[in-house]
Amino acid sequence: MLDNDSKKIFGWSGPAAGAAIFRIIKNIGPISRTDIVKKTGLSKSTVSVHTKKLLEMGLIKESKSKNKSVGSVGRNRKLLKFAKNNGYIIAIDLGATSLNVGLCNLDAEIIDLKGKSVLVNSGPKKIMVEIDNFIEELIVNNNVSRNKIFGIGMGVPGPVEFSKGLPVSPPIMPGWHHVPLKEILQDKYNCPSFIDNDVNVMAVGEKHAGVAQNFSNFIFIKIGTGIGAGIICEDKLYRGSKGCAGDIGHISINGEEELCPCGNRGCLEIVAAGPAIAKKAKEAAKKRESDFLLSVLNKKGDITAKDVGEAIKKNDSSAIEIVKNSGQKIGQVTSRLVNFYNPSLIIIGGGVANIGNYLISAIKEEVFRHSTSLAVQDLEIELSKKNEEVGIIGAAAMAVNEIYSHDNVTEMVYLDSN
Amino acid sequence: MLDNDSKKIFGWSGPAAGAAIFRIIKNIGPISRTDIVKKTGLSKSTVSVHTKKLLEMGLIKESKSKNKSVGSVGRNRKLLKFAKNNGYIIAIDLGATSLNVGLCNLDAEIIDLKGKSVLVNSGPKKIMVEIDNFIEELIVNNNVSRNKIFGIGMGVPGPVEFSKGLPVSPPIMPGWHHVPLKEILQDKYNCPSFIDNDVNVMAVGEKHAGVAQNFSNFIFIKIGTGIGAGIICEDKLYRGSKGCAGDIGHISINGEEELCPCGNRGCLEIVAAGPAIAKKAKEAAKKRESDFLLSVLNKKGDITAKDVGEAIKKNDSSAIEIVKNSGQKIGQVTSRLVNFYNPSLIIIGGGVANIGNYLISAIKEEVFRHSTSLAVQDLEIELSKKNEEVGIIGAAAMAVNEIYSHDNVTEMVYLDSN
DNA sequence: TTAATTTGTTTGACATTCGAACAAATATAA
DNA sequence: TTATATTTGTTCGAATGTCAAACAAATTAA
Repeated sequence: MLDNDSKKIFGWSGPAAGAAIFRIIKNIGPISRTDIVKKTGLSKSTVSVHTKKLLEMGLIKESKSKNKSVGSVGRNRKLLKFAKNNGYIIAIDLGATSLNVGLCNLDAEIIDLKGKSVLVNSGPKKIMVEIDNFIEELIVNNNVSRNKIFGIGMGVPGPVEFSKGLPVSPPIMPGWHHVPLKEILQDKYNCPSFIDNDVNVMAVGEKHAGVAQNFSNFIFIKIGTGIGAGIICEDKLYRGSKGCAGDIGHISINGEEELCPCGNRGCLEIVAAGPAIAKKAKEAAKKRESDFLLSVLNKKGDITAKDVGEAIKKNDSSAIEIVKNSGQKIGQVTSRLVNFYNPSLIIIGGGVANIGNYLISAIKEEVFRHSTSLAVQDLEIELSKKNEEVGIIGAAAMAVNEIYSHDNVTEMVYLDSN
Repeated sequence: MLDNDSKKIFGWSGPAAGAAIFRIIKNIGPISRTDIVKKTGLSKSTVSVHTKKLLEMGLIKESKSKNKSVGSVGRNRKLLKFAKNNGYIIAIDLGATSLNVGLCNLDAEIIDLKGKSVLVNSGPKKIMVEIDNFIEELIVNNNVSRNKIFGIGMGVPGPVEFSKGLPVSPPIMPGWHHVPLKEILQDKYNCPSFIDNDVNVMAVGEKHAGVAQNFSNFIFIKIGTGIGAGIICEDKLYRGSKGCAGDIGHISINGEEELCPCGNRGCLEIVAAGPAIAKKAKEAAKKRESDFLLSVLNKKGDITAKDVGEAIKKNDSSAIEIVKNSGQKIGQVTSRLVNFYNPSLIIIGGGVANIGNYLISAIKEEVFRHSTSLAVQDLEIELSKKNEEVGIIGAAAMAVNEIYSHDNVTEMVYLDSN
């Protein structure tokens, strides 16, 4: 057997034609056998043999819709595609204040979704019960046979030791430190499970089915209660040496002095995230700088970032100023990241992302003004288009990626071959 | 033949046992056949056949020093190692003010080295002649037969379009824009050549033979005339989408207003690199804050960063303050990078790195104070130990890495097999 | 209807890999 | 010293994987 070290260092794991063919079909299918021959350089015979085996194993399907041949004449191609409905993935997106659980197919498409407001700091015991209930509902309502659940993916709002599936001292998740989530889920549902930081998961979701599908190096920035980033490097999630890469919420902002719970002053998160926007709006209301915000404050006794979004829709100048200001600060940090990382795409997501276009405009302006000219050449900055679902999609995609990773696929194909 | 796309996406390139075995021997040799069997999971017979072939081809050698067997009894192992002296690599390290050309073996070890002061902005025509002269000298002096030159690696002080080997609009390299260095060298010396940014090259050098050999994710920071970073991500150089990743010299510093030629204010490079240190030292001298610096100024009419280093050796408090201040600023930027990238190592190199320990202490202090606690857990910050040679080593290592990359090795092994 | 074209399968030859037997080198015990 | 156990490495025949070429199928144009 291959030891893990050699796999990692040398990326080698036995005769791999079958795995390569499967991977092509899964990732860029539907595709004809002829095109696989062209893509791989394998012979027609080899492709024929392996696709036959993959079909028998139920890993791929022959698509009904036939495809015209390359010229005007000739036999039509039969397209092969990944059998994405041959199993299920459970996707869990746990936020600071919300829980979503989805039933997905093997292409991370959402089949059914349950969600509710929860407080993550009410602790793992309570939350895990909620998760179990949702999963049971999804299984029953959709007639899922349990042995067809191939894996579970989960995002949590804090750093995670990915390989072990353990949350690590998450400040907003008291009581969750080193709770063995991976084991708990694996044992309960008898399938592999994968836990990661929610922002990382969202980045994976954008890569799999969002605006980043054709980008190899990009940064997903989540703006919500806090601010964090997910980093995709050469098409793969980059976690960093301790799993906390992308933790940009505590980068300091020029000239800001506000004390952050982390102990430093002027952290991006404390001066620009949702709560900061809400706080400033409240101050503006109190100073009577905005009639709309004042009326909200009087009516509800408090102002949220969402209210500021409503104010912007009404063209409230105070709200616009507050959001612009947040955008500038986030843009300041983003421009530094752009200089350092030279991504081809920045995605803005999270609960505050859609507060109004002033936010992303301010970010763009700041980045394009302050980053190196070469670094911003061809750089795109976009809002997430599946902001609500991308956590679920990403959690499922992460599980799928792991399950069908190089080594596992090779094993699958060749375990069967005897 | 495999098309390039599929190679990149699927990492697949035909029967690879021979290549895998070669790679193991090259990267972690000397190693016995038995250990290769354990590492790869291949059968003894397969390893035997391929090592035999690799020996015949001269790609590997049998080491003379014998290795005891695992238990107390049994036949001794014969160790196999990469035949690193079977060919040569020419390594070129072009700096803003210096040129070094080295003759290296296939393990990027320096056999002979030539260097002189040149000004890169005197243009490619002049410099390329200097390079050619050095190469000729090295070839003649060391009795190198020209067909044994397997490749050329070169670092230049500015961004490079790596795949084409073209410098890109480098501000400090007027006249070098899009000069086809790769082609020129390839055609002249009839071997593959690889051009990259000097900082990237140095990072590769640290990974190959410097302090970073056991680190998978680290940042090399070069402090000299400018400030730049080389990023290693999962053991590989990360170049970014436009090849300008690591361009941290123009990240802005809190509270600094000095105008940078780039158009922005308070850029790290303009307030903390070698020239900034020299400038501040001159001001201090003029203000008569330091006798030593004043005497230097009077003697030479100018002060360089090197002089400041000398002042520090004499415990000059002005010089110490100036260098500490630079360290703080570099540390400020570094701490942001640490939060974002979560590396396990930061290496400080370049001409100014050894100006005195106050520099790295200040950097360390800043990083450990301002970065997230999880991000600095296990983080090491070290000076480069081969500061002078690491550009040459890295240029050679880059060439070697490319020449013996997965695809090329596979080809080599299997071209021979018919 | 036939020929040309394109797609996909089958087949026999060849190359690669494996397990098992064998050979070589070394330490320990008789 | 000799015999035996142990470890390392090679050789050989069988099994497996891959390929090129022949074949079969599906489609268009003449």
